[in-house]
Amino acid sequence: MALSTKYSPAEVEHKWYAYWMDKGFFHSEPNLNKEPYCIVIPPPNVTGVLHMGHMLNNTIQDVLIRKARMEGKEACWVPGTDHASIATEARVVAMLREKGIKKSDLSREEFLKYAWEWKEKYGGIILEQLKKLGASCDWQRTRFTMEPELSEAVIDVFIDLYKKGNIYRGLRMVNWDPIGKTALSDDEVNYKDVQSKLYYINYPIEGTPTEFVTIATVRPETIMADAAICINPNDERYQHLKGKKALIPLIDRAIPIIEDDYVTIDFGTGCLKVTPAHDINDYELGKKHKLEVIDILNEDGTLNDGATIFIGEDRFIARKKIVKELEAKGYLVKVEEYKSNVGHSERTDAVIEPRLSLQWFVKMKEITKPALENVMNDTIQIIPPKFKNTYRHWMENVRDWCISRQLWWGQRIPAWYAPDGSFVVAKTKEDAYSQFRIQNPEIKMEDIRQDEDVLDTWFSSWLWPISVFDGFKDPNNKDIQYYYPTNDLVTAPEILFFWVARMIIAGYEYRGEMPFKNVYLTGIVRDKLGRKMSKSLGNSPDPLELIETYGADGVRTGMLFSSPAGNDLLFDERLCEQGRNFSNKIWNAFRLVSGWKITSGGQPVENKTAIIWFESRLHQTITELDDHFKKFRISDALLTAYKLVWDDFCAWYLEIIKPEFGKPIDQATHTRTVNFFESLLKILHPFMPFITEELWHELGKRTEQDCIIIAAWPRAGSCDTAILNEGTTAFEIITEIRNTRNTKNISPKDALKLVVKENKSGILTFWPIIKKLSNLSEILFSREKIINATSFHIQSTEYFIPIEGKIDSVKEREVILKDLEYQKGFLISVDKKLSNEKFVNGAPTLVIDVERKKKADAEAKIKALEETLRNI
RNA sequence: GGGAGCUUAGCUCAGCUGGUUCAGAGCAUCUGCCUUACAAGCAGAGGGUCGGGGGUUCGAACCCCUCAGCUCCCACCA
Repeated sequence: MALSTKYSPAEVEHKWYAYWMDKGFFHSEPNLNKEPYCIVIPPPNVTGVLHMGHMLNNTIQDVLIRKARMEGKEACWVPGTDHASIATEARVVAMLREKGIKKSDLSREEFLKYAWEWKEKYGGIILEQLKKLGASCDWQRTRFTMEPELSEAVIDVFIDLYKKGNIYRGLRMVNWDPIGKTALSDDEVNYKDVQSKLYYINYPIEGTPTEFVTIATVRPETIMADAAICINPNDERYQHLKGKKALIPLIDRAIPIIEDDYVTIDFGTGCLKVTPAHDINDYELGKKHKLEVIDILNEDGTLNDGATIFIGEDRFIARKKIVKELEAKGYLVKVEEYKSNVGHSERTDAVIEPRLSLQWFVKMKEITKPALENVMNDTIQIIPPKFKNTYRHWMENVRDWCISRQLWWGQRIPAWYAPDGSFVVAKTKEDAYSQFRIQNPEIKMEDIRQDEDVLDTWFSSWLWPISVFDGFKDPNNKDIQYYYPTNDLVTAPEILFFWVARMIIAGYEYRGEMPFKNVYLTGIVRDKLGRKMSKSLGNSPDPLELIETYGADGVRTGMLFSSPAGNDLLFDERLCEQGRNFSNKIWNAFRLVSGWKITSGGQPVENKTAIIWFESRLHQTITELDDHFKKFRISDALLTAYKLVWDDFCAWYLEIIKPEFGKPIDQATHTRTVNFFESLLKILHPFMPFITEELWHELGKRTEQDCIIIAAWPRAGSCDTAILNEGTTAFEIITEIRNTRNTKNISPKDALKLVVKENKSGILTFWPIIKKLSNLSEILFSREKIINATSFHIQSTEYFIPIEGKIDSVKEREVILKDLEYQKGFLISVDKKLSNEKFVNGAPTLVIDVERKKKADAEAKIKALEETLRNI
C-alpha cells in the first residue's frame, strides 16, 4: 500500500500512548543501579481544564523527562492535582446553587460529601487532557493534596510548627473576601487600577456648627466607622482645630481631631478620616492613638448594626445612598475623578475588604533563612537567574503568612477550644481532651470543639515534593531517599512566591535539604498582540482543538519554537502549523528511504563522502544539543535538531545519496542511512514523541520492548572539522551554480561545465557531489583564461561556468566592480587596524593572526577579481 | 514609591568572556519551479546606523553615563 504524502497523527497518537502505558514505560521504581531523575508536576487545580500555560509547562517537563529516560536514568514524573480550597469550594457552591441548595442550609459534613463527589466527577479532567499532549507521567503515582496521607502530613506540620513557636493565632487586619467570605493571604490579592471618585466631605466642628473640616475619601460608606480626624501637627492651616472634636455627618457622632505626622500635608485636604476597622493604615494609627475600633461591616460586605444607618445594605449600594444624602444635606463639597489601586480577590474577584479578625499565622522570619541563602548561593539554581533578585526581595521582606481560611474544603485546623475560649493544638480530639484535662480536670469531651477554619491551600502544596512519595514519613523509605531532592521544577513565574519559595522553605525545614536542584521558570503565554491569554478575553485557543488540528507533536514543537526561559511567549497558531509541517517533512523523508530497493552493487564515491560528512554533522549537533539541554535552552535545542533534520539531512544528505528514479541504492549506504534516521528520531523524540515512535517501528523490525521511548540517547562522537569545512565550501559552490542558473535562466535539466581556476585539484573530496547536485557534465581544473563564461569566487578561488551567448559582459563587470570595491574597503580597514601600534601591542596574538589572514585573503581576492576584470 | 527586565530584519527572538566575515536564526516577503519523498514542498534572493545621545577601549550590539519608550514583580497615600 502506498503511503500518503500527508502524515496523519491522530491514529498514531492514541495507539502509542496506550502502548507505552501498557508496557509500563512511564512507571519508575527506585533502582540503585541507575541515576534517579525526578520531576514533580506543579499540581493543577482540580477545577482546572487544560490551557495554553499548562501546554507549555508540561511540554517542557515532558521533554526533560523523556530525555532523561533515554539517557538511562530512572525517570520519574509524579503527577497530581491540588485541592485549591477557595476555587473548588466556589465551584461546588455554584453547582449546589443551580440545584437550589444553599451552602448555609448544609452541615459541614453534607457539604464535604458534595465536594468530594464533585472532585471525583470533574477533578481528573485535566490529567486526562495531559495524556493527549503525550505527558509521560508515572500515573500510578498520581497524588491529590487532600488524600489522607497528604492531609495527615499537613496537620503534622502544623502541629510541629506550632510547637516550635512558628505558628500563632492573632487578631490582625486581614484581606477579607466578602464573596468567598474568607480571609486571604497578601499574595492572593491582585491590585488593579480602578477609576473611582474622591469625595470631599465636610465634618462640622463640635460646638461651632458653622465651622467645618473637610476630608477626602474614596469610601464615604465608612464614615460611620470613623474614630478620629487626623491632621499633621505642622499644618499651619489647622492649628485652630487642635483639641477640638468633629461631628460625623448624618449620624452626628463626635470624634476627636488628633495629630500625627503620618498625614501628608499636601495630599487631598490635609485632613484624614481615621477608620481603624476598615483600613490597614488607619488600624495602625488607631492603635497608636488608642482609638475605638468600630466595625460596621458584616462578613458578606453588607452594613451591620454598628453603622446605625443603612443597615443591611451592600457596601457599594450604601456608598451611593450615602453620597446622595450627604449631597442633599449639604455636606458634600465636591467630587473628583480619582484613579486608585484596589485589591481584588484572586479567586472571586471581589473587592477586598480589610477586616479585623482572629486568624492563624506562620512566622516567616526564621524559617525562610536557609531558603534564601541556598538560592542566593546557587545551591538551588533558578533559570533564568534574573528571578533571583525578585526572590531575594520577597524573602527579605516577607511578612507573616495568614494560613487560616473560613472555608470547609481543605485541611481543618487542628486547634481545639474549651468553652472558656482557651485552646490547644492537637492532632485528635482525644489528644486535645487530655491536654485540656491537665488544666481543667472538669472538662467534658463534648465541650471541646474544633476550629471551624481550614488551612490555606499553599500550606499543603508547599509539602508536595515531599508528600507525593509513599511512606515519606518513614526515615528508611526507599522512594524518598532515592528521588529526593528532585531534579527540575518547571513552573510559571507567577507562582514563584506562592509555591516555589514555600516549597524551598518546607524542604529545608522538614528534610534539611532542597526540594529540587533547578527551578525553570517558563514565560507567560500571550497572544500575538501581547495580551495575556485568558478566558475573559477569549483569546486563548482550545488546546485540545489545536492537538486535533496539528497533532500533539505539532503543537508541542509549536509551543517550543519560541519559548526562551522566563520570557513571555507570544503564541501564534502558525507556530503549530510549522510544527505540523515539520512532522510532515520527517514523514516524507521516511517515505523516500523506505521506498528504496536495495542492491548489492558498489557504493558510489559521493555516498561515502556524504556519509562521513553527515556523521560529523550529527555528532557536532549532538554536542550542541547536550549543551543546550544542560543550560535549559529547550527552544534552541529544538531549533538545532530541526535544522539538522531539515537542512542537513533532507536538503543535503538525502539529495546526495538519492538514486535516480526507479534505481536501487547500495546496501552499505542504505544501512548507514537507516542508522542516521534512527539517530535523528532519537534526537527528536523528547520533542515529538509520537511520530518518532511510529517511524521507529516502521524503520526496522522491533521486539515488543524495543521502543524509542527507552532507546539510548545518541552519544556525541568525534567530529571531522576538515570534512565539515569542505562540505560548507562545496555547498557554497553548488548554491552559486544554482544561483547562476536562476539568474541566467538555465534549466536544471541542462548540464553545465565548471572550470576551477587552480592547479591543485585533489583537496576537495566533494567534487562528485558538486557534480551530481548541480548537474554538471564535467569539472575541469585550469589556469588558462576562460572566454564566454560567467564566474564567481569562493574565498580566493575563482570558478567559471562557460555559457555561450548568455553573457552580459556589462553586467558581469558591474558585479565584479562592486565586489572589488567592497574588498578594497575591507582591506583598508584591516590595514588600518594592523598598522595601529596600540592594536598590535594590545590585542591577543590570536586576534592579530586572524586580522593578518583577513588581509592576505582580501589581497588574494582582489588580485583574482582584477584578473577576471581584465578577461571580460 | 521600591525593585527587576526589555528595546537587534516586517514579526518572534538568539547573540554565552568586548575580538574568527559578527550583524545571526526561524517565520513572513519577493523571484522561479506541481523536478517521481514532501506545494504542509523545492531552488534562489532581498531585508538591519543593534531605541537616541555621550563616554571607556587598539576594538562596543555587548562595559559605563544619560535620555526616551515598553513590560513585569513588590508596596498600597486617605
